[in-house]
Amino acid sequence: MFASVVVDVPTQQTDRLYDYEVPESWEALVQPGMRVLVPFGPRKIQGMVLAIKASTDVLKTKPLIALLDLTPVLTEELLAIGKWLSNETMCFLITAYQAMLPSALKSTYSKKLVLADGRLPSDLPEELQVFYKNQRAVLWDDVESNLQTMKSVKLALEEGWIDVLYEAKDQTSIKHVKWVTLKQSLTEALASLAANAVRQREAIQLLASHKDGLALSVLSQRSNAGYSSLNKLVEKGIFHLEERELYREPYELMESTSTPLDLTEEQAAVLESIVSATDQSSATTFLLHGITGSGKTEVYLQAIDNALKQDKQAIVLVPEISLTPMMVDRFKKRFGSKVAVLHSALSKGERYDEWRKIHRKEVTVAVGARSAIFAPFDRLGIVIIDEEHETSYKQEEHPRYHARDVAIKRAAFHKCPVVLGSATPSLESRARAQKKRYHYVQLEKRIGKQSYPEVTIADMRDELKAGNRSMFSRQLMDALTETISRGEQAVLFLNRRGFSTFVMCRDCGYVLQCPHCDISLTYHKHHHAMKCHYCGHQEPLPRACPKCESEHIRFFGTGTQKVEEELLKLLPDIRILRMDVDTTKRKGSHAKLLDAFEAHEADVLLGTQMIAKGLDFRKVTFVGVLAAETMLHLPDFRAAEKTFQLLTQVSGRAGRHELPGQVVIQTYTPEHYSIMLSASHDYAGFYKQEMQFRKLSQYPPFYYLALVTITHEDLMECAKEAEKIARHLSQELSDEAILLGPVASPIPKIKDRFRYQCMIKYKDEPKLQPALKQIMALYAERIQKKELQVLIDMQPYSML
DNA sequence: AGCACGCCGACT
DNA sequence: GTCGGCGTGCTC
Repeated sequence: MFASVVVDVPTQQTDRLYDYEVPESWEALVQPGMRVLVPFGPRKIQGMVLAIKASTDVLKTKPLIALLDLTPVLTEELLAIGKWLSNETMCFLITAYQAMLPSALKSTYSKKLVLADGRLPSDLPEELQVFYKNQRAVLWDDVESNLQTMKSVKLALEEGWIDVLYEAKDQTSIKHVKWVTLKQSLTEALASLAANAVRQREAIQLLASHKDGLALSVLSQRSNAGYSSLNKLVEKGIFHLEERELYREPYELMESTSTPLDLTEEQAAVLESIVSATDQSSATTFLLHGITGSGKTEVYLQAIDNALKQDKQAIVLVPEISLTPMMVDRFKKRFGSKVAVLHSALSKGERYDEWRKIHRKEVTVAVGARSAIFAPFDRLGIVIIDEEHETSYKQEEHPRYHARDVAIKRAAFHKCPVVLGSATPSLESRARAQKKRYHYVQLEKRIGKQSYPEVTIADMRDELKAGNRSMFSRQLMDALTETISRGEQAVLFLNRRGFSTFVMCRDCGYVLQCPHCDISLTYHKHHHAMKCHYCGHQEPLPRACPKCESEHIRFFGTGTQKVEEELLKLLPDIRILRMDVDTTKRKGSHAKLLDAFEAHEADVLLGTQMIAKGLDFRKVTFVGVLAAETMLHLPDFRAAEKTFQLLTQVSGRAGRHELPGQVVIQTYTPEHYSIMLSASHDYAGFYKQEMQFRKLSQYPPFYYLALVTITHEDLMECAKEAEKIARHLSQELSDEAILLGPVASPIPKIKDRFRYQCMIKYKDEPKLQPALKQIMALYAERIQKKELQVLIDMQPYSML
C-alpha cells in the first residue's frame, strides 16, 4: 500500500505528490487528510496524505516514518477545496492546506548534532567538547560557524563520533488533568467510610453533586481534603481517577441564557426564506441587505438555530475588527457551549483548542474571522458572512483567497445556504443580486422607535473662508460642546488611511486626477511629480490650483495625536480617550479602553478605523467625522465605495438607543456623491451612481481584474521583464481584454526591489489562467534563483 | 527549503 | 597537486 503525500516544502519544484510506502501495521490506519512524517532526502519533514493506493509508478519508495494524526485533520471535502484554492490563487498546494489548519499543527524543524552511542565528549576534538558539557545533543544553529569548528564537525561525523539528527515537531502538546468521578452511589460510598473521616465525607458529597466529576485539584481545594486521603478513596474503588484532556480555556458549561426574540414581519419573511433553503438543502446565496439596527443578527441566530435543530452545523464569519467580546457573547448566550470562537488574538494554543472542539464535533457553531471558513465541519447547514463588504475577507498573503468565494464553494458541496449580510453591500454582491445570482432579501426598517441620526455636512472650504483655520468646523464644535454639556458622549472619527499623499486645493477642494483613469494622482517625492498608478500618466506638481488658481494647494494627512492636542487646546476640560494602533497594541487594551468609555470615564472617544465597526454605546449621541475624503483620494477604484460604506457605518454609531443621534461630517468635497448620499442614507442612489462610474471606467463588477506584479533589484531589468510579460499576455488574450501597463507599482520599491505591475481587465478569458501559469513556468528558474518575483493576484481588493 | 554533487581559482 | 568557492539539480 502506498500513500500520495504533499510535502511541507513550499517551492515550485516540490509542489507535487510524492509516493511513500505504508508499513503494513498502519494500513488500516492511514487515511487521506492525515499529517504524516516522511523522509525527504536526508531530512524528516511533515506531509499531508492526499490519497491511498495499491500500486505506484515510482521505483524506489521509502516508508512513512510516522502518523501524526489518528483521525484526518482535513476532510475529503477540504482536501478538494485546497486543490481548488491552489489552482485558483496559484499558490502551492501545501500552502493552501497550511492555511486551513491551526498553526499549532505546523511542524517546526531542527537539525541537531548528537553524540554517537557510547561516545563521550572527551572523544571529540577540543573545540566541540564545550557543547556537550551537560547534554548529548546540540542544535546545529548553536554551533558557531567558524572555519575551525566546521572542520572538526566534519571530522567527527566522518569518524562516527557524532550523528546528524533531523527533528520535526509540531506544537500540539495537550495539557492533561487528573479527573475524579464517583463510582458508587452516594449512600453506598458514605457507608463504607469510617465515622471520623469528615473531610472524605465532604469530598464524596461534593463529588456526588457533580455528575461529570471534578478535577482532583479542584475537589481537594473545595473539600479541604488532602491528596493522600482522596487517593485512598480511589484505591478503595469509591472514586474513579483518569487523565483527562484539559482545554486551555476551560469552557464553563454556559447555559443558553438568551431566547429567540420576537421578529418583525420583515425579519420573519427573511428568516423564512433562509430557513427553507436549509430545509430543502438548497445551496442558495442570499444577500441580506439590512440597514443598521434592523436586526440582522437576530435573523442569523434563528437561522443557525434552525440548522442546529436538524443536526447540522454553522459557520459565522465576522470581520476581525468587530470580533469583540460583545459580539461573541451574543452567540454564546444563545448557543451556550456549542460555540467555538476562532480569533487571531488568541494564542496559538488557545486557537488550537478551539479548532479541536470543532474537529471532535464537540461544538456545532464556529464564529470567527476569515480563516474560520475552513472549520472542519462535515454537515454544514448554513454559512453566514456578516459585514459582507469588508475587505478583510480577502487574504493579502498566499493563498490570496476570498472567504466569500470559499464559502460559496463549500456551500455547494454541503448543499446549504450562504447568507451575506451588510448594511452597505459591496457593489459586486449587489450586482450579482441584481442578476439573480444571489437571492436578494432586505430589512428596511429599524427596530423599535430609533430614527436615523440627523447628518450635517460641514464644508471645510467655507470654514477656511470664514477664517477658521483649525481642523474643527463650527458645526462640529457646537454639537460636541452641547453633547458633553448634556452629559452624553461623542465619538470622533479620523480616517488616517490617507497616508498616501494626494494634493488638494484648500479653497475649492479640487484634487488632482488622472485624465485617463478617474483616479487621484499621487505625489512622488523622488521625481517631484504627480503620477497615476494605474496607467502611468505623469504631470508636474502644480503651483496653483488648476481650477480656481488659488495657491492654497497642498498635501494632506494628519494623525490622532495631533487631533487630540488641538482639541484639548480648544476644550481643555474634556476627557478624551484615544484609540489607535499605538494605544491598543497590548493584548486586551482594546477591550479595556472600550469598557472605560462605556463606563463614561471619558466624554470623547477619538479613533481611527477600529472604532467604526460594531461598537454600540448607550450614551453616544454625537459622531464627528474629521476628514471624510482621506480615503476618497486613495489610488483605488473602490475609494468611493469604501468612503460611502465607512461614512454610513460611522453615522450608524450615533443614537442607537433611546437618545436621538447627530452626525457631522467634515469635508472639502461636500458635493461628492459618496458623501452626499451617505448623509441622506441613500444606498440605492449610491449604487446607481457608482455602477455608472464602474461601467464607464471598466472596473468590477463589469470587469474582472487580475494584477501581475514583477519585482527585481534592478529597475531596468524589472521594467524589461514586465514589458515582456505584458507582450506575452497581449498575445494570448482576446481583444475583449484590456491590458494596463506595465507601470511602476503604487509602492514602486519595497525592500530594495523595484516593482512593476500589469493590470488585466477582462470579462470572459478562458486563456488567462493558462497564460499566467505559462509565465510562472517560464520564469520558474529565475524565480527560484530569487532574481525576480512574479506575484499574481486575481480579483485584488486593494491596488496598494 | 536543504543538501549533495560537481567543476574552477588560491593555497599547503 | 588539494581545499573550498557556490552554481545546478534532486528529494518518493
